[in-house]
Amino acid sequence: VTGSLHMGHAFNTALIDTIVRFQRLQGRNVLCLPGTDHASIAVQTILEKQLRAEGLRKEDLGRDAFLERAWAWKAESGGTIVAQLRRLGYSVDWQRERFTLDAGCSVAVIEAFNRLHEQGLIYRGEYLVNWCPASGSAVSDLEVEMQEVDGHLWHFRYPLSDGPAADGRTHLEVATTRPETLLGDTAVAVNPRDPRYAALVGQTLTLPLVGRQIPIVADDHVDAEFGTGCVKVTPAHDPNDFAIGQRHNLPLVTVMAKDGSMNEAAGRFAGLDRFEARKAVVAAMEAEGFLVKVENYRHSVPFSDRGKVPVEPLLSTQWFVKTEPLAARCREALEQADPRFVPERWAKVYRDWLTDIRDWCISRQLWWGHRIPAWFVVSETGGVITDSTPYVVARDASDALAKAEAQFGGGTHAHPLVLEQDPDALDTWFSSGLWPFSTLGWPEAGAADLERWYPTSVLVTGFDIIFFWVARMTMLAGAFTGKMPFRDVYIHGLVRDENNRKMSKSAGNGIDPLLLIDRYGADALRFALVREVAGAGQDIRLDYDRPSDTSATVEASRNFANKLWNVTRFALMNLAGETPATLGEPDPAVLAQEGRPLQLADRWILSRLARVNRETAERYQNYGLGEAAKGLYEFAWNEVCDWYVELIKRRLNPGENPTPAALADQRTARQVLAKVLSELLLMLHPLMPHLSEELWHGLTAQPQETFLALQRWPVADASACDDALEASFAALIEAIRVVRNLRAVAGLKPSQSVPVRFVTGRAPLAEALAAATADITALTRAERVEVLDPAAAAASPAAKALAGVCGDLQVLLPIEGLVDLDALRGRLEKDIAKADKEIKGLTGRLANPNFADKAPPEVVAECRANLAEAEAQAGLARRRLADLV
RNA sequence: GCCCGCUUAGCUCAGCGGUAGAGCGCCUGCCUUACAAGCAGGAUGUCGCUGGUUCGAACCCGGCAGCGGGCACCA
Repeated sequence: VTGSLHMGHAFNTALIDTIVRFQRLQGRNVLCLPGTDHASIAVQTILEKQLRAEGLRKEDLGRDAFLERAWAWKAESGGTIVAQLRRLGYSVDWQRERFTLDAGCSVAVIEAFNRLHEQGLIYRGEYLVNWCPASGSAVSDLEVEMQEVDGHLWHFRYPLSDGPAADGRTHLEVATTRPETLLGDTAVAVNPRDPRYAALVGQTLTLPLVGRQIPIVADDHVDAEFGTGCVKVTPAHDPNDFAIGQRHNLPLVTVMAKDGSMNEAAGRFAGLDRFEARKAVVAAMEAEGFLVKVENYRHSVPFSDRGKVPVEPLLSTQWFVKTEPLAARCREALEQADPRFVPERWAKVYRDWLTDIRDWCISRQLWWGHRIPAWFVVSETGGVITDSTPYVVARDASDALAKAEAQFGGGTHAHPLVLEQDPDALDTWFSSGLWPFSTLGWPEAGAADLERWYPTSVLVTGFDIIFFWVARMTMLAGAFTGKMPFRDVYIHGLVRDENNRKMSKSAGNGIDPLLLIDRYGADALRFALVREVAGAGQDIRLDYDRPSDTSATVEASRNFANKLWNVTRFALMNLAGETPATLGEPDPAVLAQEGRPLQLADRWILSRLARVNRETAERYQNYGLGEAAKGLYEFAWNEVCDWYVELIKRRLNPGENPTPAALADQRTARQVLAKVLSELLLMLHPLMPHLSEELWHGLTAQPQETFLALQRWPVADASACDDALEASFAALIEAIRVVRNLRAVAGLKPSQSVPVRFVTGRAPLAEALAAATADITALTRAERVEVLDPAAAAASPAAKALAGVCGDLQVLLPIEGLVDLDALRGRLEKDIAKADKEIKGLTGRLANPNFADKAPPEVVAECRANLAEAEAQAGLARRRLADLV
């Protein structure tokens, strides 16, 4: 609930909903449970910013009033997001909408915390954590982002306490990017094998400005090659130094407060902000002669993801989840591909993160979130919470009291037992990590939803969230349910802007999905996003023209939607009020019996339909969503609209006083058209739910309360698939193309009709062409169509004709006088060049003895056939060219 | 430093052993009664470079270069 939906959500939603709708069409009862998380730190940051604008701090309001504001924000922001998801057509069960802070999730969080604590998998302790001074809270390692910054490397002299060494040295030189931490130094470390310092290990230095005596220690962490080989050690302010400190039992001196200012331990620098303190320390060091030099230095600094300020490693008492046992279980499951990652390469990323994983700091010094279910027995420590105040972890306050009484006695009238709940909240991801089962009724034993739906089938999410969410879910699910929470994890990429930059609120380069929905429609946006995703797991770039708020990609999908609208309109105009149901299935046997058999075009489109059906179902099923979208786009536009519809127009309009045979055939065409279109709409439904639903209703005249969304995926008719038929139809299409091309080359007006003559020695092709003369006539504006074999053609030569060649098929347009000879010559020369090039390549291959020996026979045969065809084509074209002169 | 991805037509991207495709853009001609948000026709590529494997490589393997990303991080 951090604001509003962005294009990344739209993308994610489109993918999920496509899968959900497809599975529903498969007849499955699909649960897709919607909801939002409370985004603890992000929301609190937003609210505090609002408060600052009003000149207030959250402490001025108090916890309760602040939380009221937070809930108000949640209502507003959550409402916006839900409204946006609805506009996209997200077909989820809105009655089940959940929120990570709702009652059920809260029960789950408390239970989960208690159980992990009981198992020793949650502990409390003082460690160096990532402290975000901006939000005043600890954050996890994942919420820290390294950024390269231009800084300085300051070289300082630390004098030896006991005067000059044997070799006369009076000091060691150390370098640091953070001079202010010098105040907390408790040692200087050198490499144990560094001969330069071996004699000095164990001796003492006097820390400048502070005067503390600090030892010189030998530690492997130090790289003798880097800098002077001496490292100042500040265990309370640096993770590596902390580790060194542990190894050498060094004291921890914290010199900084939680707000990023220097504390009392910083002496004269106390009260200064950390960045001012840096300057002041440098100035003081210089003034006192300890500064050797300053270098410009580019280095990485940890930044808080949310606060956008450098994170401070600070010693702090926090709650942690011991992750290794949880991660081990996940790694083990992954060996059996549980869960299965799609694409598979993300499994490695997931596994690597789960290997050598560090413990998870789950407490946040925030108000908005699940309050930690731990109660401090403050009566034991004078009424306040200190690091040594004992605590109990419990399900609620009375449970806590009972536990505390058992542990500390009931207290007395004079000294009653007083408990106070930990004021801190949990990391949002702790509750998100329980989502797959907390939303299904866990921890209630035998919860019906949990039994029925858990573990889930698939999680669909972006790769940027594998660690934050996916891994947290699998770790917690493993601990509480003994199962991985989903069978598949379908990982998708990010949506990038027109300049290939990640869209983000802070960069201000987001593209508003609602704007594109307003302009092009929700289905167009969905289709465009899914269609771009063919290379699964890859980022997608949404092309976008910012000045006009237009997107060519989405526009293309809108045009496709429009095409579907128009072809359906065409069908409605031509079905004479009949529907797929009243027309009935076009069964070939029955139709033949009735004397109105399927024609070539019908059999072709039904063959294609069956094939596309199978391909598409397989693609949807295997997360090939982009391929499914592209395949349907091509089938609908290039095959159904461009060819099939054009071919049946005459049959649908047999003219005045049609014969009974023509009327019977009209019905056949109507049956096939109705079937193809209604099934196409069904197959498109997961991608374009609104449009397909509307058009399907128009086409089928189904009542309002019947939904396409709830129909079954059409059964693919395997018997309709016919390779030979598809091949000969392809040849027919090619022949028509050649005629059209010749007409264009000759510059014929569309209204001019001319005779068309095909000459071929291949009987099957001749038959197909002869059977389709009516179609060819219509599609090429032919005056008449003849199909001749070479002998017959020789008997009645058509001199000076427009001629084209396609394989061994000659296409002649005998229209002497109308011909643009130069254009025609060009066309033939082009044909010859193309054929020659092919001949050259194929001849070369066949001439290689190894090819004939080692290549599969069918490949060799195909090669020979292609060569023969190319030679025939070249020969025919040359002859035609010669005829022209 | 470790790991991953990408490099194909002007742009955005498919293809992943049999000799290159789509959408958009571009050129030509069309208001042909579903659709000009359309129809028909057309042009466009040493598939990053370089070795190798193979009868054959955009595709497989090695190296290099460039771009992008993740993880870790040296004071």
